[in-house]
Amino acid sequence: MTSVVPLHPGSDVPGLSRYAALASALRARIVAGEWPPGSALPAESLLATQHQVALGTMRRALEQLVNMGLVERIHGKGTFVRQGIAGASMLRLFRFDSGGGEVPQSRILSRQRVHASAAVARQLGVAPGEPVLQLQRLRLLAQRPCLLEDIWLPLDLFAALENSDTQAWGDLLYPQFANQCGVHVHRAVDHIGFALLTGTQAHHLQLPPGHPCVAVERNAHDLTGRCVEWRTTRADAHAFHYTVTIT
Amino acid sequence: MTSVVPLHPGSDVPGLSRYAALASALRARIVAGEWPPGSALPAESLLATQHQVALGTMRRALEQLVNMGLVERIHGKGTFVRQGIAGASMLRLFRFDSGGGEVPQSRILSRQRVHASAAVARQLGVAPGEPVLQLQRLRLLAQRPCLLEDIWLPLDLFAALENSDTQAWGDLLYPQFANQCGVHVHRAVDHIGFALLTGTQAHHLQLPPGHPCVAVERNAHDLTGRCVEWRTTRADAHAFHYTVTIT
DNA sequence: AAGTGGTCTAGACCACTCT
DNA sequence: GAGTGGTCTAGACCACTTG
Repeated sequence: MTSVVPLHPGSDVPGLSRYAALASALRARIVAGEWPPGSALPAESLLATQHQVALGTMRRALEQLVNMGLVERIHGKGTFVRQGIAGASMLRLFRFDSGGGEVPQSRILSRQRVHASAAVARQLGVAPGEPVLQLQRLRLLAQRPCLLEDIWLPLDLFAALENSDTQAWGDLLYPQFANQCGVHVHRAVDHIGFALLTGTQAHHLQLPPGHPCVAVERNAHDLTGRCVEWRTTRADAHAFHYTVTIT
Repeated sequence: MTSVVPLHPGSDVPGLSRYAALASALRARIVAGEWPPGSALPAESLLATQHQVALGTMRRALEQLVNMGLVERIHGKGTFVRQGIAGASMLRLFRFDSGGGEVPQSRILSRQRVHASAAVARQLGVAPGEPVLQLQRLRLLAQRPCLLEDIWLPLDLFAALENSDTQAWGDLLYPQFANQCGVHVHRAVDHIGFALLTGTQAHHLQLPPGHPCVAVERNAHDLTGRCVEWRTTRADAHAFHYTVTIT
């Protein structure tokens, strides 16, 4: 009988290579907030000596963090925890007539504090009945409505938004989240489907009721993986276009 | 004045790192057919000594080929040129009632040799008027039509398909391309959009004329980058669903 | 000039696959 | 056992950024 032997010599995490274990450990420290978004990690050489591994091994771990989208490395400057995603990401799904890469204007139609329905609670990962902030938002290109959004935000994170002046919010929401609430959207999952517009939805988009639309349901997450936003975006189905490459 | 100096010592390709140059050279040999799809490259140690670089440098080059999707490496076995993509890739865009990961049945509705229209010629990258094979194909799940496809193939590659028995083709087209014509589809670009069904399209799909549909235009390419197929697939828009993760 | 990440080396040893 | 790819090391040197 032999005792259990690690996968690799010196590895203290059975079943994981050394660089993978290092990446996991660094990830935990990033998620815990030891290095906040935008800040720099220690130099790779320092991290290597601190963890008593060769430089190449530490580089490999950092490379894995890059692939996870957690950090980005800049030659000559350092290794930085990635900021939240910018926004305007919804427009990549559509081609509007005068949408030459410009950020659409944002108009908040309504904002109210509500109790989370079962569906909203499930999407946000909070208890049903918890207070959430509900927004309805219209986005316009060249003064023409193009996107209609219903947004739910957990109030414990976004209390600062409840009474601030929506006129001053600017056209992108995620920078707003970061500046006013310290919430960085790090990852978003979009479920794209097809539907027909209700009367009120159609009215906001200046389209006929029953008009075909694309409905994008988005769950946005922060670094820790917590869902910080649930959103449904609707737009004219004829404006939809998306390109995927298979390999 | 100093003369132009390579980016890295020993690099014979200015502006490219050594491993990138190696990857490029290997890529050229793969595309040229020196190692056909499915075959193994020489061992990394052999390649390294042949090219007079350190093992780590050659590994880096091979890693880049993996990221390009050109080869796959199997621990203990070797490095293999990737086979063409399998097929059934269209179903990832839809959720049909009884579509539990099964391959839909394929029914060729028509096959004819035609002269490439301007549009078809442009998509396939051939001269207008060149002979092409046009297929119309219906795909069914649990005996119910779900996808209608119009397919154009350049005849110089696919002459073998012109007279073979379509009943014997099987439910996936790409394996057929590989087996009968030696054409390996290595990469496909799908443009997803929205449309309304014409009367005849609707009839094939057993839907009402004017019914909303998703139209997927696909350009499929082989290893050399040549477009070997142009296809438009149509299906009930209500069955469409797609998930994208942004990071 | 000092500090950062990027490239490359030469070699040891481990893990997986097939015979 | 022989051959393959995967991990790790210790070090040299290059390229980029900033002061």
